[in-house]
Amino acid sequence: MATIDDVAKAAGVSTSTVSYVLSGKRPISAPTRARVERAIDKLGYRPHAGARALASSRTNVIALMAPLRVGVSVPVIMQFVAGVVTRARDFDHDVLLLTQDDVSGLDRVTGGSMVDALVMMDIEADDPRVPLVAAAKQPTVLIGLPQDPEGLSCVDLDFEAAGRLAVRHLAGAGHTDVALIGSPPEVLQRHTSYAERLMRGLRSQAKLSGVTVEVEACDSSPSGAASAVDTLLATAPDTTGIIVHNEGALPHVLSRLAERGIVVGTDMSVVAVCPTDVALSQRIPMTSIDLPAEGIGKVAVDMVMARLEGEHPSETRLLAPVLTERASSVSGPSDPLD
Amino acid sequence: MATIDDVAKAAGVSTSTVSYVLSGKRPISAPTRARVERAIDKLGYRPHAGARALASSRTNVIALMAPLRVGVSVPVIMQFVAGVVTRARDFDHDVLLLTQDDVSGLDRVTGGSMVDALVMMDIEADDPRVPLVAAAKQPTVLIGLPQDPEGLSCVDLDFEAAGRLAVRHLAGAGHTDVALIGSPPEVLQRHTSYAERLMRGLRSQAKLSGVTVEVEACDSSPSGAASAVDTLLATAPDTTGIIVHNEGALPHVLSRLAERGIVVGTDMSVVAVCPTDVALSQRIPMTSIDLPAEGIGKVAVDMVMARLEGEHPSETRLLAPVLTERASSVSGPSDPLD
DNA sequence: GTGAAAGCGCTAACAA
DNA sequence: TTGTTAGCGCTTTCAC
Repeated sequence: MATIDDVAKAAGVSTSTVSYVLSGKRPISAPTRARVERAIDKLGYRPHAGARALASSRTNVIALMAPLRVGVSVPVIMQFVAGVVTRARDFDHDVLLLTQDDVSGLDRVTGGSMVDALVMMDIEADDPRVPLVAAAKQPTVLIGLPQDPEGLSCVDLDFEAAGRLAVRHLAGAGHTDVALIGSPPEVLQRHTSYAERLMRGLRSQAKLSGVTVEVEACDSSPSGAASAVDTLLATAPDTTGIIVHNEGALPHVLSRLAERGIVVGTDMSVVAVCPTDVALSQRIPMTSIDLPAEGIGKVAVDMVMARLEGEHPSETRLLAPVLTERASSVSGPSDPLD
Repeated sequence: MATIDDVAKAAGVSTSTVSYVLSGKRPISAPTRARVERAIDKLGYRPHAGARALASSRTNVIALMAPLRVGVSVPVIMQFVAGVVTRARDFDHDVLLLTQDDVSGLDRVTGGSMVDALVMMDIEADDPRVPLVAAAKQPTVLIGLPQDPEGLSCVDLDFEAAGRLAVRHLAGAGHTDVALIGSPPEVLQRHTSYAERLMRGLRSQAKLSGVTVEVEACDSSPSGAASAVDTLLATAPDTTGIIVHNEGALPHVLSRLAERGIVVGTDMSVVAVCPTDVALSQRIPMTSIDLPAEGIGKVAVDMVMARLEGEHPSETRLLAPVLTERASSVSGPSDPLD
């Protein structure tokens, strides 16, 4: 491998000039720049990442701590990941992938200066990783919202507002008995931030709108979804509006309703909280509140990069939910979206 | 951040002693080791990854080039990824995630010495990435099988044998007209290695077993699956055995068959090629040839690490397919698995 | 607009 | 069993 000195020699300039041509941190005359660039091409020179990191304290790598966990929808995770990786490249950064079960990895990558910044997904209310990264020297953005962010930046869909919006939509359509078919029990037991926030919004709006709301946890399997539906209709037989916040279970919930002869969009209004592509690939187009997973991933990178550059203070960004009506819900007289 | 010199000073030893305590590359007396370790703990010392990489030409990072592509099943990809990440940690390595659309990334990470080795997924017959990594100094393992591996190691399920096995199973059960519902058109157009190999095995065994085999590409959407089923039954109405090699489409294929009043396991035998958990989460337990995605990911890491350590020559490992009979296929008189 | 040179924090000869 | 020290390849002051 050619080194920067080889390039300097070949171009007849000093090492620092080559370095500055590469970084653009000081003006270089056109002819010099041309000679250096020619030499770089000719030698196929690539700066050594480790050397660069050592000298500059910058790695051009960000860590992404992503869950590979039971109960979360893998395709949705991947949308977040895709957003993060893509946007990171826009900032000339690569992505080091950490998995949830590897909490010691946080120490390793931060303490060892392997990365310039971190993005963490699947945040729990009382997440043990938060104090760890809060103490690190690298800026971190959480996708999700812990009880106490300890000064870290956060970004997520405003699930509380989404819960309210969903109930408002159903109540506006005349439903008085609504229900949530929510995350798997494991997710709830972990006090995963989004699940709890959605429920909070749901309940507060239900009170305001004067509707009842029944909550069912729901495994993502066909049988789990079936039994959630069955239990729900046994416990609260008057339910006419369902909010489904479980991408994996959604198709099975719809199947079970169909099996029971319940026509979605007529007998039962269903609102899904999920990425739009998921909402559209069901047996009938779903009224849904979009979970813009890829977009959130991108915003997370934007935020972390902003903190890396200037002295941006940390902030929390909750994206406003957008509900799109489709075939799965009936629009009532006083629908607030009209 | 404390440096190795700080530790040495605190422990009253030389830098190299600390280094050797860390690496274990030379014997250290118990008391010395204890003093060094105490100092490390007290100072919260973490070796600087960049400095280490510069001095040792080892990064303890491997690159994983994973597809985020249309037509491939995201959950299955993630199983590969999980296998790679998990096993990499066993070798004290982290994983840098590259996406397919980022071919220049190969140059960047290899030329810049950002990684010790690479694992590449979703290999096409004539994959442009292969010559690139073949020229790199880092060892690479391909998950999949290009036309010409150019000296690189490969690992995958033996899809050709899987094709043969599936046909043998169906022919043995007395079926004379079988069909493949395969990958999406995009995957075929890319000449993705696994799709082509499965078809090759299918066709050769069909000839041997004296059965006909119809092939349908199949989009993973509900409507794509429905039309694949419809087209198939229009073109080859005598079909009584179907092999499905498309995780995303599988549930929709089964739904369509059900809609048409065709009872899987009785009127129609269906063999799936997919991970076992996918086979088991269908409406009926599927006879399947397991795609051990996570296992393949692990083997890929084992292979790449072997090449990194000793002077292991490169090799190709094709894992023998295993067919497990479940409810979706009838077992015939001369079934070779009896 | 350009160059010289002092580190960045480690590893691994080489020496003792 | 331990210490000394020369780099690894870059960035960035300082000097011109």
